[in-house]
Amino acid sequence: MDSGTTQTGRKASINRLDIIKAAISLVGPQRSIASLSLREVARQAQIAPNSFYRHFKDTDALAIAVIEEAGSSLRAIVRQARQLISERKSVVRSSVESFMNQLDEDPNYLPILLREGTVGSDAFQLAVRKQLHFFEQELQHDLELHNNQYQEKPIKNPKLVARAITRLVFAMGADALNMPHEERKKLIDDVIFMVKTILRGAV
Amino acid sequence: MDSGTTQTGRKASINRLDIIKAAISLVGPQRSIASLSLREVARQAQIAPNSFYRHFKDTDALAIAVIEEAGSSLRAIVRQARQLISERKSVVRSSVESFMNQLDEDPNYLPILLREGTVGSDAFQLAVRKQLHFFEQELQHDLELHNNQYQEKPIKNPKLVARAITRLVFAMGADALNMPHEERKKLIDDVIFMVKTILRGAV
DNA sequence: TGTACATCAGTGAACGCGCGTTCACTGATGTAC
DNA sequence: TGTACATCAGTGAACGCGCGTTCACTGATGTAC
Repeated sequence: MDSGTTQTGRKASINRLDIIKAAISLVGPQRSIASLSLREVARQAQIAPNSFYRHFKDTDALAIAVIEEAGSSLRAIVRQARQLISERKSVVRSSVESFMNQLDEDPNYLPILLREGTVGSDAFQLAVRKQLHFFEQELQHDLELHNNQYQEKPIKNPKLVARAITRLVFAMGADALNMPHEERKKLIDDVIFMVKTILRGAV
Repeated sequence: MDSGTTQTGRKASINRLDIIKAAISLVGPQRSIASLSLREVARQAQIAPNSFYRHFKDTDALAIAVIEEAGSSLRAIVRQARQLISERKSVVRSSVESFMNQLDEDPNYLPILLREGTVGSDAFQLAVRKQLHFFEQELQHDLELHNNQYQEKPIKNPKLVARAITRLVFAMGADALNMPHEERKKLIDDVIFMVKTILRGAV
């Protein structure tokens, strides 16, 4: 737990991150973190159930760690999506397309953030809100950069616009995960239309 | 189950709706339907655990019934919200304000619809999607009526606009449920801004 | 280098608990005559 | 109206199961000398 303490004794054969990864691998479109049992996670991580306590105080502590891992991994995906902006496509299209495609790489992160904010303990929900807030801030920052570059058509209230777009894209993204790929193309177009509509209405 | 069959025997002291209501009363911002146990619902409904089977095939059947009840009740709330449009306020403000206030009357309906679509079985998720679709259709219909009245400024793609607004208002509404009332006023203003931004961008 | 020791990650067995589900039963109600 | 009967909503007891958590233990590793 406390990585600041020096320690001797048997070398750890497994660490916190291994257990977090095991938990994430069990979560899916139909399974929430809250529904995972300690024994189930231990089985997946190939440790005895009671070994869990060597790494986490209780199951809540694991859940919060999972949320934080999902949040930071997903933000890395979004950042990468923004950098893949091609010159032949609009910023919005490039971003939405690569976001949706990257979701498949690890399809459990998004459901975790979307869902766990509405299930589970207060500490839980707080952890999720914190992660969502990071997304909104990063997008807000981008919109403000845009305003500095194109001062003649500034986006009003970039904070709320960032929030609306984040919420909307996430909600639609969760739908995408349950869809066959041919339907998803249509969904991507729909999301692009929605985001552009918001941006158009905000200038 | 099948209300078409004639029946004699002991008069039912409790019916399907009683059990559905008991389940809804147990759900909250932190509890999903999926996490309810049969025994817990039976306790709340004041029946023996095995009496449950007189009314539902299994717990999945109950969950779907709960989703449908939540959906239709919530649509009634939204319809009422639309009719409360005062002449001194905008359509959007009137609708959003009364929607948010009505949520308190039965604060469990919205979390049910928002959450259960991402937890639980396929049949489960299908039931939720069906209910969300009803909302989108009703709003789409309103937008099309608007287009007929103000033909000079029609809303483009009312279907997608309805979907975006529905998703966004629901996501923000879920946040509102966990908030003290003074913060909620601010949130209502935020949602109004978001909806108006979408509408402005869609003409 | 060799030895005794402290540390601590990991474990097997056991606990009590709430769960979903099944069984055979009870008894209130409505019906047939 | 009175009586015998069929129906079926509701029940108490019991089942086997997976759960979270605790306990005393093992043994690999690093440290002191």
